Amino acid sequence: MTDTTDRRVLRSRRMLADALMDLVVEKGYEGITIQEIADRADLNRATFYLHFTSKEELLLAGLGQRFDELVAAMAGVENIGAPWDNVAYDLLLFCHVADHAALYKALFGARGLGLAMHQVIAYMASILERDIRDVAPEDEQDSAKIPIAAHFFAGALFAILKWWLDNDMPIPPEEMAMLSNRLCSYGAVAVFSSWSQAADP
Amino acid sequence: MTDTTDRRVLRSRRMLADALMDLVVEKGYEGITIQEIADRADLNRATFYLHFTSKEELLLAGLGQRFDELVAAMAGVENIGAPWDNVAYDLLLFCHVADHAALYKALFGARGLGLAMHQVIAYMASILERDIRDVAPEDEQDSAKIPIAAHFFAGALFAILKWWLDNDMPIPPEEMAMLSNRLCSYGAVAVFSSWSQAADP
DNA sequence: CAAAAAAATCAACACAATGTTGATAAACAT
DNA sequence: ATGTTTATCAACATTGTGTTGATTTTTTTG
Repeated sequence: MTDTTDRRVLRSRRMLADALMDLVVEKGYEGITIQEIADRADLNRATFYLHFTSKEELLLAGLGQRFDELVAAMAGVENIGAPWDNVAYDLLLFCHVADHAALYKALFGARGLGLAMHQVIAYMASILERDIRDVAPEDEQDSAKIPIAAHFFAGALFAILKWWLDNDMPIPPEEMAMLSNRLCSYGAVAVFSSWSQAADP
Repeated sequence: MTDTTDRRVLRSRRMLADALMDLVVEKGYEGITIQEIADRADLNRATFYLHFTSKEELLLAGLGQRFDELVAAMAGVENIGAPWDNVAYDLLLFCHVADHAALYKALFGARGLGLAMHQVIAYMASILERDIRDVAPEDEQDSAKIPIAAHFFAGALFAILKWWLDNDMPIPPEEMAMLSNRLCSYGAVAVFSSWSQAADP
């Protein structure tokens, strides 16, 4: 492939990713053509194919960057209590989404991309799964409850994020974080209470 | 539009819907062309455009039928306890998905359609929202907690259904229903316990 | 700095799928 | 039986895709 240290390569990729994000906000994901992306990035269409094989690939690259931002922010928060009972994480999540509201709204919309939804849920689930596993006892490491709970909460969070965006964020992120945390933590306690230091309701 | 009582119309639509469902199971949603649908249905491509404007429209029509089946089955179950605490409903849901495993697996897959995910979550949320509203007191009818919780549980259920399918249903539906019910009901109790006859954990 | 290497450009092409048209044949309702 | 509606068919314009080979520009390297 192309040399990922070459200035031209980095520039082209950055321009293409930025162009796609712009266009997604502007007119939704579906209708965007590769010609449009190239035009917006002031690059030739052939250059796009030099770096990516499809719109999807480019989008996932861009999404990955957003995720990294969020993870970096979360890394700065001290984890008190169980992984499923940390309002600070939820708050960061809602604030992050609010910061990129137009982008996520377009991507999560009815005509948005299934790939994006899948990616977000899978990503959140992988983080949750790791965190839950950390506090699970040795003899429960293979329990299917761990991935199931992780996906349960990831899907739940995704759905209320989507609801929040679809309804133009009528509720402040603090309140959303608190509510989602209650919904999550009590459900988790029901299944995992014996595993950790999580406070019983 | 076309006369929806005409035998030919009904036949064409049924053939097209069946053809699409077949193809989805066979090769996933994305790569299917309208020509293929028409060929499989033994109809002319122009006939497709006489009834539907897009693949999506046809798919949603087909999905709607699946949903109706499930709702019909649920109508036969007596609702004991709070709407979010009825294992019978969860069991019917998991059995329904298992019955159409190949179809849902294809539709919920990473390259499946965002529209399908959106539709499923929205549909489940609307049912949950109505049920929760039924037991909510008068002065809480406008609370945002109702739609939020509904979407929370709908998204959560969707995500574990997807996990279950992606992992080839390694756990019997009875167990999945029980686990998802615990996760849901305890979270709900945390938020709605004062509203209904739901048993406290 | 100059030469070699790599990336971006450009026009052109074949290809596949879309959506529509108008004329004709078939099936339907009464 | 007949008038109406639907399905068929071939054809067409349009749009987006993905690739090609020759050329120019930019970067790296010696």
